[in-house]
Amino acid sequence: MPELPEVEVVRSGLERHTVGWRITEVEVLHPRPVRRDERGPAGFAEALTGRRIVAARRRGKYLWLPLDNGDALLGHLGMSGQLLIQTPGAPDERHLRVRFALSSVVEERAQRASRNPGPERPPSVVEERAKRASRNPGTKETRELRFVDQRMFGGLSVSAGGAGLPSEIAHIARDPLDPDFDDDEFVRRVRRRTSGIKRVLLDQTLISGVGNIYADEALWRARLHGERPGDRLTGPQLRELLGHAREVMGDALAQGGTSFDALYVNVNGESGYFDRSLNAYGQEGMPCPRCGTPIRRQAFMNRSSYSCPVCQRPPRVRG
DNA sequence: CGTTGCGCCTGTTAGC
DNA sequence: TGCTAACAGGCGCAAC
Repeated sequence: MPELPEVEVVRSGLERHTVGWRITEVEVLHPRPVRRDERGPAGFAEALTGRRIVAARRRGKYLWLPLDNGDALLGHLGMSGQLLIQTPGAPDERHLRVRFALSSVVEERAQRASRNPGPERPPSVVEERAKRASRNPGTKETRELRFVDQRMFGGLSVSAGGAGLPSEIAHIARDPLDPDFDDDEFVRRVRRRTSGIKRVLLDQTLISGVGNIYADEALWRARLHGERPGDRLTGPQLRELLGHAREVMGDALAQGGTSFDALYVNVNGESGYFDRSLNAYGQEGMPCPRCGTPIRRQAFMNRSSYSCPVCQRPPRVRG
């Protein structure tokens, strides 16, 4: 399940492998992933065909690709979504939902590269190929961007005029790793909420990018029970919690951002972080790494919460 | 406006 | 063996 760190890895891969490329064809293989686009599958395809991708941006778990006409291709990976860069002709993935054919003319891309050199790094497979092709001016390269999604909680749509920030996601708050995230504002708003702090952490209008896993991990580190009402927490407690959320997501980002150098950009949510570093999430019955008490699982909004019954004392009922 | 509960999806696994 | 139920959970929305 991709959370913020995984989505950032995908954004970064898209930036590297699709910016500057033109969409020459769009094939919608299943209508559900484009359900948010009012024009339907055909209108979705038409609005994108011929457009050039000019950037790759993210807010919380939403991604968007600004286009050369001011619109944007907006996407969310949901639970199981993947955005893959593929060689044309590669066999269709089992849950392939949308296929974008991309093309790039060699000298156009070389121009861009010289204008914007980017950081030092070893040349990728893609770049090596581009270098070879550049000896034949006018060579057109092709590749595919594929949206693969087993469970189809995710989706894609075209946002009219959404290159800057799509209006569809204007209500999504900044994430805590965003330099413009406003800690004071967050604390003020949380302290007006009577809901449990875990639900507050999952409210994307207050703070984005935090999912069930990182919420449980941040709360464990802060020794707070998820049912503690927001308005019963102090400013310092909330600032500490925010710090833990940053730490836990920053660590995952550092570990997950290993290599998207290959042509095949794949994020399946298993960044490797989960196997090694989880203290609470999914650890039912395992000893709490701090005090040894078995971690317990509780039902929470049709899913699960994991916490230490000793370190994270549940709140008293409001009197 | 804040709060709360739930439906959307499909593949895997546990249990009878 | 074959069936059903539980589970994974981000997000938006309806109802209060």
